[in-house]
Amino acid sequence: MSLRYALLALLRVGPMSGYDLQKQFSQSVGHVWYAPDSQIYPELRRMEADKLVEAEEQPRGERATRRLYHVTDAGDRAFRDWIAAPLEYQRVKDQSHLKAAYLETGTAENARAFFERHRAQWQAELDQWNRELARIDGDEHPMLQRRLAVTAPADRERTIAFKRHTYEGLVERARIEIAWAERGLELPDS
Amino acid sequence: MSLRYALLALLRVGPMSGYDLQKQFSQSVGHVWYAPDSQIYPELRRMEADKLVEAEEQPRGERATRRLYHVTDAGDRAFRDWIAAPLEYQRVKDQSHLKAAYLETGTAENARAFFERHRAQWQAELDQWNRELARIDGDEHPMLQRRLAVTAPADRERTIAFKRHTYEGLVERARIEIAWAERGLELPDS
DNA sequence: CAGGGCATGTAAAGCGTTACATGATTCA
DNA sequence: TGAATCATGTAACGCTTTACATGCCCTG
Repeated sequence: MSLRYALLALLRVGPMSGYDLQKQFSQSVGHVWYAPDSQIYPELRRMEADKLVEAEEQPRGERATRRLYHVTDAGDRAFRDWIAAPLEYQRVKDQSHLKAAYLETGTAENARAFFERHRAQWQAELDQWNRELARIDGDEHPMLQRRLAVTAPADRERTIAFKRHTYEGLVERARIEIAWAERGLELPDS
Repeated sequence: MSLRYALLALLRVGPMSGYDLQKQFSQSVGHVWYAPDSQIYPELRRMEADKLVEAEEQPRGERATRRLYHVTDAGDRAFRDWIAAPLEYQRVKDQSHLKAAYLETGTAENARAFFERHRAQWQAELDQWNRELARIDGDEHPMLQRRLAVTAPADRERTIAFKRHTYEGLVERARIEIAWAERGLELPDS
């Protein structure tokens, strides 16, 4: 159900097509939520049926059309309701920690490979999130700039503060995963 | 697909019924993986069809039966293969960070409630994991004890080390989530 | 006129959650 | 005999992934 709100969050900044939205998922929100195109297009249709968005059909050349989606008032309300609603936490399901708990079943080499991979994986995430933070600080973040443009001046600082805080949290998450992997590599017999 | 391996991990220690397995998910592995009974029973049947486990039917009183599951050689191999296989990491999808990024949409009170809840949630996880760690150290961990009983003496230290390391990672994860929530509460205007 | 990017989807299968449903045994 | 616990499932639904599928437009 979060995909719907991730899409609304993006569309509240300005109208976009399914294709545009999909590309956004490789940047900005894409670092906290992601979906393939095959999920985005049907979800947009469902949101249209639920009157959360409206499509403006634009002809492309002779035959093709492009559907540009706008958030409706109902969509805006739905987003605000989601923001106000308490988040339902579900129990932790963590594949890497599940496997880590049973690593003694395999060889030392196996365990080493596991932790190396874990470190590399989170290092890549860390790099991305740090890059996002640098772009926020350097005023080079395209979606944030568009968002600030439609934000009352008094709220701009607040908007930036929440955005920074989000990425700082992700950066720290990545850091502890890396540290955990490194301690794993130092474990006797791994 | 991880449920299957979580179940195999438990069954490798000794035969259990679906009901027993379900209860284990409120302890031990339950802290890294979880499933409701309605998912466990069908999964056990599928694993039986795939010859990873075998059921021993035990009569209970006059009419009822209890299906006690044993891991087969194929099941043991499947588990070892899973341990040896590199983990497929998927892109981060984090509901709480998704919402956190758009908290400026709501009121300051709303943001405060969000972070309070986040802190409480992770504090509860932290308490559980710390309790698990204490039980490991105090030799009071039932599943671990059963596992050590079927483990070669030379491998026992290693088994404990991986188990401890897993929970230490979870504990640190919880700590940074709490710290992040607390910094969120100190954000201007939240 | 070819290649890269723009643009939109369908289909099938798997995984997971929630709700529903039932009944037996054991102990107080 | 009533409550707690043991014990096992089905059904419906929704979300997500993966694979498949198509075709136009623009630039060099």
